[in-house]
Amino acid sequence: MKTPFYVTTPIYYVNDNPHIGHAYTTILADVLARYHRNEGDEVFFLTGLDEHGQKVQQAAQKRGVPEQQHCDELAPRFSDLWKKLEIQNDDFIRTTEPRHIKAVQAALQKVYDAGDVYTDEYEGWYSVAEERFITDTEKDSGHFRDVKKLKERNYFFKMSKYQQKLIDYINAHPEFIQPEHRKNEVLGFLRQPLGDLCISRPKSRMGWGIEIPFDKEYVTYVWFDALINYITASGYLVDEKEFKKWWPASVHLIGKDILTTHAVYWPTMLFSLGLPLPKTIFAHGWWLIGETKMSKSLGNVVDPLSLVDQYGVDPVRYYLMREMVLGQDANFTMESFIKRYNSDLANDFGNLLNRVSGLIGKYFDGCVPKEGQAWAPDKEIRKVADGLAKNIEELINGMRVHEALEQVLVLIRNTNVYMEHQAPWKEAKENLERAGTILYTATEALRVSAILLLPVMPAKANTVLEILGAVGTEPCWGQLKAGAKLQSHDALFPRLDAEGKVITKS
RNA sequence: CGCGGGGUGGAGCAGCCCGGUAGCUCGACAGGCUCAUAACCUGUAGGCCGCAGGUUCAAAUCCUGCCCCCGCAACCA
Repeated sequence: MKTPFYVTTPIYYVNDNPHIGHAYTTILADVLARYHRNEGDEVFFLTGLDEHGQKVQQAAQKRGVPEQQHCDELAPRFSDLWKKLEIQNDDFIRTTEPRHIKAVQAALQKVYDAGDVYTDEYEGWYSVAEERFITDTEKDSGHFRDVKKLKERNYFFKMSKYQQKLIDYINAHPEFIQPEHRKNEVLGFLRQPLGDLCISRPKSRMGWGIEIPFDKEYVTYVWFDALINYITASGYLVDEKEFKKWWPASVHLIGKDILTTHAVYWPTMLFSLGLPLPKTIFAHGWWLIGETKMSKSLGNVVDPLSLVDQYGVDPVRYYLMREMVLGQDANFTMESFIKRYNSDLANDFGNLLNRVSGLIGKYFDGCVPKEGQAWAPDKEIRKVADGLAKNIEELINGMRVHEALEQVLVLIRNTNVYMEHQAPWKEAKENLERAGTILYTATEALRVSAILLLPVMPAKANTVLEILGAVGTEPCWGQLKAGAKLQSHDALFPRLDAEGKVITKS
């Protein structure tokens, strides 16, 4: 059945350097999107950039170029990376686009008309670096540079008005905030009285933003600018039919650091706008680099591009999806990357391909043999392979991507074991038909595995299907055509040595 | 008493919600095979499931207390 599936990543700050964290979230979204497409769902996958704010303004000034030009020049660092990572997003929103500016202004007006906006004068300590007012305790912590006293009139959104409604909603919708411990965290946060949100900045201080429709001396500040992107891109107020189809989003993927903005601010904004809330907000963990946090000051930021350049997209995508237990933090180390690569991809997956294609080449002129009568061990493989797709679907829908991958690997490993036990290379000398059945079974298991790995390793899994002449087949048993000529190929994933260099045959 | 996450064989994790022989991957060791990317297969060793109580016929799993580690300032998924 065709169901619309709308998945989003956060919009990334255009000024940032793309790193492994951005890549992770986006690849995860892409993997979910691809699985759903393969299931026949209609998919809308949105990612994009946040291009307003003081840091952009400052960076542009520093370079002596207009802000928009600055953004235009930086934006490709993200969009190019997505291409390189085989990301198939359906839209790429930039908050400086007219369509977004319109949507934001319309939303602000709506919230204003609903009586949820008021002005107030605020005096307090202001951190220039942080672009926000800080509390006295924060100031005393000494963690903020460029702190000064500032008095300012601003617009506020009555977030507090919706506190109880939000609490009730979260309690009534257990799938709304995931994983569950994040939900508890949010509910804990909501036990304190909620303040109201400051949603404006005077242009005199910060002009690089979207003008507030009811006061042209002000631009809107971050929340109503950034979060609105999720509805802008799905057609809010422009194409009601489209919007109805996609909104509410199926899942907002976020990092755990922006849980509050997505699970508290955003829902109250949507309440005020009279719109339904996204079905799920899923907060994943962080990549730690060798047990410590990734940070620029430590100089341990992992550049996904160089990894991809060295090893190709597919291993990187596979590693990120397999190594992180969704929702928890994970460690990135070259050592574990090389281990995963060698054991899962080279020794298990790639090697199985070599085994079957080598034997079929040797004993069957490179043509897929016929599947004869199935013995018990054959039936065992067949049963697992045939049921795997359903299995994977459930795991993916339950956001258990790493387990889904492990399930496929289990089939691949079992097939290697099966090969060992059935020894088609021996059988070929006595009973060619039996050898054919074994090889058909193993190749068919490989084909099913490759299909189920397509969302994670689009290039390499497709290569396998091309070799088997099975592009476009379904992940159920028996679609491999007997007689099909296998294509010759090189090692799918050449093994790496301890330093991560490709081992070449001498 | 700030909030949250975690503590399971050498490493990384699953299991905990819905109590009932402790499982997976990697690594070590010993064999085997030789179709294959020195890959693959079989077997062995290695754990008082952080500690102490409690509930129970039975607890890694539920309850209570305690200890230890990591986030909660910045860049930032």
